[in-house]
Amino acid sequence: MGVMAALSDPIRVGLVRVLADGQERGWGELRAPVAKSTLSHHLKVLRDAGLTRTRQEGTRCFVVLRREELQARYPGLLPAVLAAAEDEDVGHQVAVSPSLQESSL
Amino acid sequence: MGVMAALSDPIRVGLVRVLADGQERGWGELRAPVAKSTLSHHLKVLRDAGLTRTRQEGTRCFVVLRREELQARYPGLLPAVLAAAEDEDVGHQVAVSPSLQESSL
DNA sequence: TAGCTTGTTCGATGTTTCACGAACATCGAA
DNA sequence: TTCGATGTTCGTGAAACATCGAACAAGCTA
Repeated sequence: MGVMAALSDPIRVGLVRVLADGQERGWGELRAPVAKSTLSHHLKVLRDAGLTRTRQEGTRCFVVLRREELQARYPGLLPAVLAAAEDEDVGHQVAVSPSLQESSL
Repeated sequence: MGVMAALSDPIRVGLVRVLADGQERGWGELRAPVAKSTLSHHLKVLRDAGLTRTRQEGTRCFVVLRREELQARYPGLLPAVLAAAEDEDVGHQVAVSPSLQESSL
């Protein structure tokens, strides 16, 4: 699946939106109105499209948006997509909320 | 269908690529490896997504990319999409070739 | 009017994608 | 080693999408 196709799903745009600040996030922080298997699927699509990178640490995973690589390869794409998402009110169903483990680090 | 979804199909990206110079093109100039009903469908999707404008003149139609509106609403999106298309080698199946009527204008 | 051209609409079909729950794999902790 | 937490994979069903050919509508032209 190409970059554009990856960015054409509301949940995935929401994930990108949440990751847009460049902060690494834990799986557990991601709040999306889908089953965990579905979330796993979407994160795999984003990964395969080269939009994110995943780091494993023990049993837990962390995602980060590959901002620099994206800016290098598709200059301006990310801001444009985020602006379009705002404009079309897409992606607001996804949020971050600190998991218990995270907050005690 | 949103802007991103509209841009996630290879044929449609090809059409945008071909229209990218801002030149108005006739239906008949558009060469894509699909049936005319399918081409009509894709052009409708682009139109509905606000990417193109269609003008009718007698029985014939002309399309043009809405470059300024796009730049205003989603700054940088179009160049980024075109760059991504180049990079992923998407959209090259669509071309323009002058129709007989066009060439005699 | 009859016929040709151009593009749209319709109905059917096959593919892809999204979504879920269940089963599985892996790692750390008890 | 047993348990609990965390993601992934699998099987399945539903919805969306791409595609085609045929039928249709509208407008020139003979």
